[in-house]
Formats: sequence, C-alpha cells, structure tokens
Amino acid sequence: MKNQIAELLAQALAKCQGSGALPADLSPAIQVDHTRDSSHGDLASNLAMVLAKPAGKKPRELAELLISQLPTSTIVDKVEIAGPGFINFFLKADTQFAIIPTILKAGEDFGRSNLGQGKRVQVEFVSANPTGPLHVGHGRGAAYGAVVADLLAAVGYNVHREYYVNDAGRQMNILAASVWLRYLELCGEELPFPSNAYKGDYIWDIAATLHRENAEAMRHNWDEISHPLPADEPDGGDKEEYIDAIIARMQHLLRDDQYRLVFDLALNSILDDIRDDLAHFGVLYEEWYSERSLTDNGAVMRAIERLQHSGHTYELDGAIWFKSTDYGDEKDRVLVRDNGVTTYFASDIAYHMDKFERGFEHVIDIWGADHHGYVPRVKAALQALGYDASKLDVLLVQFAILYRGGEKAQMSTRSGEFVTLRELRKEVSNDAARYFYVMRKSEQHLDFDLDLAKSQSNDNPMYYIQYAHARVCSVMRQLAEKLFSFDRDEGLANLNRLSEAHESAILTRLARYPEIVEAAAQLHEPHQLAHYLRDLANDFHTYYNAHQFIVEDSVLRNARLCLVQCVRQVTANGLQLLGVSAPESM
RNA sequence: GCGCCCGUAGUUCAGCUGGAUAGAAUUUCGGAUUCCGAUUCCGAAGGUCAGAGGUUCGAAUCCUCUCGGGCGCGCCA
Repeated sequence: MKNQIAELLAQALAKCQGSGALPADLSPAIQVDHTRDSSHGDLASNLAMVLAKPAGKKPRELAELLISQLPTSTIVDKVEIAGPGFINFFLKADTQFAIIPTILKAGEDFGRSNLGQGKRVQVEFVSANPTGPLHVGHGRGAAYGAVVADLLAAVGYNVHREYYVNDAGRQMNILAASVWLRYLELCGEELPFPSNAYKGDYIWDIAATLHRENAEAMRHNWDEISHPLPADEPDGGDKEEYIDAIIARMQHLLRDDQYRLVFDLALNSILDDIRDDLAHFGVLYEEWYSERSLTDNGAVMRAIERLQHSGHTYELDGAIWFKSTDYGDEKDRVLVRDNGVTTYFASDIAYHMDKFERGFEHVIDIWGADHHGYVPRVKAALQALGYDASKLDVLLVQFAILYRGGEKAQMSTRSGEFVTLRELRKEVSNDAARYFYVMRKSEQHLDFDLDLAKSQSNDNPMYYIQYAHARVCSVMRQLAEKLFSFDRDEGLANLNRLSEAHESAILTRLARYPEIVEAAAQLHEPHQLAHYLRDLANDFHTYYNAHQFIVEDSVLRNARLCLVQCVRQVTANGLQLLGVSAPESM
C-alpha cells in the first residue's frame, strides 16, 4: 500500500520535472508513512517539505503542484494538504477490505516474504560455556536469538542457527578437575575442595556417573595429588595457581586417555543438559560448533599466520600481539602467550574467519552486554584478515533482572532462589518466559516480573494475546452450538458490512502485520512484534465487547466472522514467530 | 580515568531510523455494564521527553557538553 502511494508520488514528481515546473536534478527518497491520527488520512508523505528548500518553493505550494499531477488511482479516495505541507492520502473504504481475503488465502504464510532473497545468514547465540546449566541470564539471549533467527527466516533469509561450544581452554580443565575431585570424594578420599573449582550439585551428579562407570579405576590418594601443591586462597595462596596445579597433577596421574574420559564425560553431560533445556524452550540449532575443532584442524594457527602476513602483529615480552589499535581498538591484544599457548581471542578470530570462509553473506553474533568491549577487537581482526567487518553484526543483550513481589529476586547460587533457566521455565511456563524475554528492546535492561508472568489476567500481555486467540476459537465453537455455520464466501462477498469504527481499526491493524514482521526482522527487534500483537489483541477485545458476532443476520455474521478469523490467523502467526503457543481454549 | 548502553506519565514501557496535539498498559478518580466465555467498557487526571547548547522548515529522535544509572577496560574464557 505504501509502495503504491510512493509510486504515485514518484510519477507526479517526474511529470512536474518533465514540464519544467520543478528542477530535474531532484531525486529524493520518497517517504510514505502511516498516519498516527486518522483525521490525517491513512497515509501521508512529507515529500513537499523535503523538496521545499532545494526547489525554492513553499511546501504547501509544492504540495499543491504535486497533487495536481497525481495520476488517478483506484485506491485513493481523496488527497489533502495539511499542517506545514503534508500530503495526506485517504484510501477508499473498499481497499481496506482486501486484506481479509489476502489473510484467509495465505493462512500461516501471511506475513512471510522474500525480502531476504535466500541470502545465507548465520545467527550465533547463547554459546554459554558448557561448565554448568544455563541460568536465567542466558535465557534472554536464547529467546531473543531464536526470535531474531525465526523472523529472518520468515522474511526469506536462509538462516543458520549456531551454538559455539567452548569445549577447549582452562575453564573446561577446571570443570574436569572439579568432577574428578568429587569422584575421589565418592571413592572415600578426604580432600579440601579448591575454592576456584565448580561447586554446583550437577558436579556431584557427573562424578557419580563417573564412579558408576569406572569404579575406582581413577582413584588416587590425596597425598599423591597434593605432594607438591601451592597454597589455596583461604590459606593465603592464589586460587588460580592452586587450581592450575591441581589440573597439572590430574593430567600427570591420569594420563591422556583417562583425563580425556573425565573431560568428555563432563562436557557431554552438561552439553546434553543444555541441549535438552533449549529444546524444551523451543530453541533449536542447525549446528553446534566445537571450539576444539578449530585448534585440531589448524584453523587457529592459520588465522594467526594470516594476521602475521597482513603485517599487523608483533612480538613483545615473548608473546605475539595483534595490533588491533590499527583498527581503532583501545589497546593491542595477545594472540599467543609467552608460554606458547594461544589465547581465547585467537580461537575467536579463527572462528570468525571460519564463519566468513563458510560463505555466509551476513553474520550475527548475539552476546551479553558485558562483552561489549570485545566487539572492536573482533571487527579489527576481520578487517586485518581482509574481510568486510560490516557483514558482522554484534547484537548486545542487556541483563534481565527478576522481580518477585515487587522485590528484586536474588540470583546468587548460594541463596535458595532459582538461578537456572529450567527453573524459570517451570515456574512461569515456556510461553511466558519466551514472551517476557523479548518484549523489551534488547539494549534495554529487562525487569522480568515473575508474578505478572504467572498471572492469568489481562495485566499479563502474553495471557491477553493468547486469550484473544482462544476467544475467536470459542466464538466458532459457540457458533456450532447455536447450529449456525460459517459461510466464508458469503462473508467475503459482503465485507462492506464491516462499517463499524472498531472493525475499521482492526482492518488497519491487520494490514500492517507484514510491515511489522519486516521491520522486526531487519532491525532485529522482536519487541515490535510483541507490542503489535498486544495492540491487535486490544483491538479485538474492545470489538468483542462492543459488538456481537453471532447475529441473526447471516450476511453480517459471516462478514464479521471472516474478520475475526483473520485476527485469529494473524495472532497465531505472530505468536509462532515469538515461540509462544496459540491455545484454542484456556 | 577511558569506552559502550540507558535516562520519556506515580510505575513498567512504546514512539515506525527527523514529522502534525509525545502514545499504551497499570495506578488513581468519575460513570456505565452482568453479556458469544470469566479477567467488561467509556471518560478524566497524570509530561520541563534528565539538564543546557547546537544542526533545520521541524528534534524525544542527530551532534557537543553536564548530571544520574548499568556494564566493560587480563598474556581469563
């Protein structure tokens, strides 16, 4: 609709230029917007105001001129000049009815488009270290990433969802050591648990599995392990040095194969848990990408070598540095430590290099906002490698703060309050969690009201939207009970009976749905869809309370039922994109 | 100290990439209503868009500075 009006204006402009009434060298981007106030018509353009200065004419005069050259159109009822020079378009009443057959025909596909033209986009999200269960902070990234990916898919991108598994590095070694030490305790060893080790209950579970499957095969005396160990933190030592020493002893005593067995058991147990958790949350991936594979297949070394060839590296204090300051980073970064071990950053460069080598036309990373300082160095590395860093979008998600009874809910592991995503899902339902996580802009801190998310009331927007869907379904059931039937064709043939203001408002809202999906997808803003659905539900409930659908007059009844069916369809389509169910009864 | 994000009604938030009188929900107050399915509707009140400059036909939106809040500034991952 917008495009049709823009086209009319373009033709009018061209005519004015052809006749010499306006300079020929003007080629403004023609903007057509929905009006906020219906007294301003349906659509409006600021073209005359934009052109006023370069054309040397007063905006209202210019608007007059453009309107005089406007081609006739079947959809435009009248055109007005208003305010400082807006050109307002009032559409013919019939045109807004056209959305009804469109929606009914397209069904589940209404709102989908081919805007993305099948371009390959990678969306990487969550990617939490597999050192423990997902917590509520990860939940927002999961819900947000899943919806961004689904929105992009809906508008025609070929989306590849990926989870980067940090299955290498020191944190994983600490995890393996934690499991092993708990296993030793299960074997009956008495030992001081390191202050820097993982202490969650899930460690005990994994250790129990280890013990069940291997009996005492990996048992060693604490004396044997502690033989030469530095002091732990409580004893005045350094907890980092201490845990590293434990890991070194473990690797020495268990040898490669046993160490790997513990390591892999821990990794796989936790990864399985994360996979299961996300799957229940409706978050699915095309690929789980292993960090370790990057080291194993030489990608990390290759990335470092390519950076060296690019001339943006140097050696200092025995380490190899990437000169990221050449690309605007605030300081240079180490790639290879003085002990010869590559850094996490080096792996991440290799990973991003790999993303571009795999041929994605666009790459989206979704990170917690606490990683924002990391963005410049990754982009710097991509530029140094010769890639177009603008093809990488890093979307930062701010923290979610849980509220219960108006009070901030504690999120520490120590207190009894829940911390995991699984517990949150259980408490407020998957649907509410998905909706609440995405109902705010990602760069906005999220106040997650647990009581509201659980409440079955209109105050809860998720409930309000679902209820609109269920209510339409209920109307259809009522219809059958009253021995009426829905004659769609009769309704479609008599849409002009939908003359109430409420009906007109709903029609306008419905027609905007495809634009909302496009905007939400392209701007990576799921909250736009969340708000839209709430507004649509509000329109519908208001209509429901003002008018009866199941009336004696079959023509009016069927026309209204067509409209209400459209509300149901669009609500269902939108909820599906948000990963929220659309129940037929509640 | 430097960098990034945020600051809009009592509260929680929108504001369609610069448009017309800044909108919802909720709260408060005043009415109506007992229904296809409850958890209903209508109206009113509520704002120095943190503050000050600037850019222009036009600024909550863009730029600069100040104030306030969050986060980040490892040869950790």
